Amino acid sequence: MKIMNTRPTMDDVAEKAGVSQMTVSRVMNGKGYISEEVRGRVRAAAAEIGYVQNRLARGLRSEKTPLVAVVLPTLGNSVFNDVLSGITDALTQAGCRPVFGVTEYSEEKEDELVRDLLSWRPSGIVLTGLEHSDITRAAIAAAGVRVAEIMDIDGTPISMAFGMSQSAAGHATAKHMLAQGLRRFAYAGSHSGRDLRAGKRLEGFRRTLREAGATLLSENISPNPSSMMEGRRMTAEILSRPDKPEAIYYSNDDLATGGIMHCLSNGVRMPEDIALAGFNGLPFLEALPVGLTTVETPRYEMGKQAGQFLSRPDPDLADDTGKVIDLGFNLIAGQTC
Amino acid sequence: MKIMNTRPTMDDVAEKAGVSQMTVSRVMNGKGYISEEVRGRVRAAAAEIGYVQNRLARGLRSEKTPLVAVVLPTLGNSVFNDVLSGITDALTQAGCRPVFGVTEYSEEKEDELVRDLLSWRPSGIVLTGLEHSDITRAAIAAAGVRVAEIMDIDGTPISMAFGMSQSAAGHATAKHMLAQGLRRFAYAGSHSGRDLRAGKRLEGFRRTLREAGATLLSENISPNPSSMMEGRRMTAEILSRPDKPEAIYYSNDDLATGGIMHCLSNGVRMPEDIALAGFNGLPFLEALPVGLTTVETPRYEMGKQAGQFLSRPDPDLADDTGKVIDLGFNLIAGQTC
DNA sequence: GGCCAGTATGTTTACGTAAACATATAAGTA
DNA sequence: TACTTATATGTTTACGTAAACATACTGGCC
Repeated sequence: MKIMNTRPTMDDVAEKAGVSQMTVSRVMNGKGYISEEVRGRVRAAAAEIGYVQNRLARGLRSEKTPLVAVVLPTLGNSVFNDVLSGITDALTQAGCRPVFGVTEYSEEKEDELVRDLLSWRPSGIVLTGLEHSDITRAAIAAAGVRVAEIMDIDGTPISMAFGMSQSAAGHATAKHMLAQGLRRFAYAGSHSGRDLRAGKRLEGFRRTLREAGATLLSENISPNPSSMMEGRRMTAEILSRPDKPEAIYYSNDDLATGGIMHCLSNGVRMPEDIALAGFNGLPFLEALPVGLTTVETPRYEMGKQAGQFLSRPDPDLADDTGKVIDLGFNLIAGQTC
Repeated sequence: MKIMNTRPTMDDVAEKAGVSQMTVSRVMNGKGYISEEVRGRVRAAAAEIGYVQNRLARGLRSEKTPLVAVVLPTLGNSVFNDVLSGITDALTQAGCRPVFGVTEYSEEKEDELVRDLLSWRPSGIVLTGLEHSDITRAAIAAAGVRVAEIMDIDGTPISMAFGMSQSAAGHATAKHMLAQGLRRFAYAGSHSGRDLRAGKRLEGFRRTLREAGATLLSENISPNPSSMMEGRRMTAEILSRPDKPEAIYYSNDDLATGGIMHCLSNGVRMPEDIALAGFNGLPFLEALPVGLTTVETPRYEMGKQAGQFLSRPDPDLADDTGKVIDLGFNLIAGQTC
């Protein structure tokens, strides 16, 4: 019995099967001509000694890997879980695997992360949003990887973007609220406003209010991460002010749900005393006693299509450059405005 | 100007800096003696030509990688998002990166996935639960990677387990419900019962009922994935039967929340007409008008500790074998029983 | 019979890195 | 002075694989 101090290689399989290493490689990858008899012998030998291919060596030699780098701002938000789920499903179908990291909405961390992920020589990379530093852009250009930018389409993509117009979502929400006769607004966001997409929604919202002559009394940005409790706290604070708004636009459903909690607990009527609107259309909203007015987003689909794009074999890169796929959104009129 | 058809290597940096490739390697990895002057020259040269290390080559040569394989049943459940978040945080701190895949609660997919992930020669692997096929066990043993098993501690871990006792959670829930004077129960689960941990909870629940002489009228297992709508549908069905139970134990909070929705919509009082209990203690429960009785689980912490264990440098493997870290749980008595 | 195309296999080499070993200078020490 | 020690660098090699190229055998066709 041969003692294996290291993991078996193709050479070990080759010796066992009485063929050359290259023949083992051909059997494993299904390339080139192999007789049925040899194929069987090699398969049996590989199974017997428990051969597992070494993807590092494979990637090094063939200069390509079935890896796709995924850069997300956070995992602490179910939005990006849906996105990651879509990406993973698409990649898995194509035999690729995601390697990911989170930036926590920081540009420096994005630069660092992109650089690190590119050291794995992935065949593609998924970025969140369209705003990236020159450092990141240069690194990606030098690496020559395919890029999919998700969530946002308000801007010029490096290669291809799968998302929706964030400013249009802000606009649509404002229009809907204005149509209810609301005139005096407040905005509530979180994370020190580092979420650029939330910023774009706010901008669309703000512009639409201005055009209608309505007032945005205050823009409240918490330094804390988004959560229901934070939304509740912010709502209590906003409603305690002398110039109380008629409506609050939140940067997402979590904060808005916190608003609903505050109102329910304090006998504040929605929308009579205060109108509320959120963003994302998360599934748990269905279970709330009050239907939140919000904008439903195609989260899974963005991830899925981005994943499919990156795992599409040998596509014509030139054709895709600067293209945008608008996956749209859906304003859901609830009971809060 | 030199034309780069391929990505720059250490040799390119070395040429530019007027040193040998090995010196570049030493500067990059901070190993061995390097004069300040040369270090500066190499750094500058690397920055100028945009050198990015090739982790495939590094891993191949050094026979180790900063990768950790992560095997989860699904991403479509915020439980595993929390877990993944904990794992990612711990690994990132230690300079490691997760490569993951999902099994969809299938043993065959787990076997396939583990095999595939091991081909990246990770330094560790995270598995969900303690039940794994002989194929997976053999593959892991042959690979010699460290293993962390998460979520469950009812059994014998391969190396180390970070979780909680699922059957104890089922027992605790049953005990609490029995203490409310409830005697006639139904169980509602999903996913064809493929979730082994839900099975263990049910078993603990069932046993405790039996010991108390109470009745488990029916065990309802939906073939569909868990969701609020599925829970609502199942609840409606269970309550429409002639032998209506006094209480329903759900396999998780999503299903239980669906039960709450059904009750609220149909004027069914909780707990008078029907008592409900869930599992997980997800954050959105706080926003519901009725406080669900549930068991809060240390999801993030399980992932975090598993990640820390796997990224701990050069630990004494022998010491950890078969060890279990019980992170406990917390029964939250709500208004539903 | 000679030649081509298709089939089946082997040999050599290179991918980019780090381990192992070798070399060289300067500074301290017996 | 000779001899160690610390510091600073270079050379050779191997990690496991697949591309490129070479070889050999088969059967069909003119």
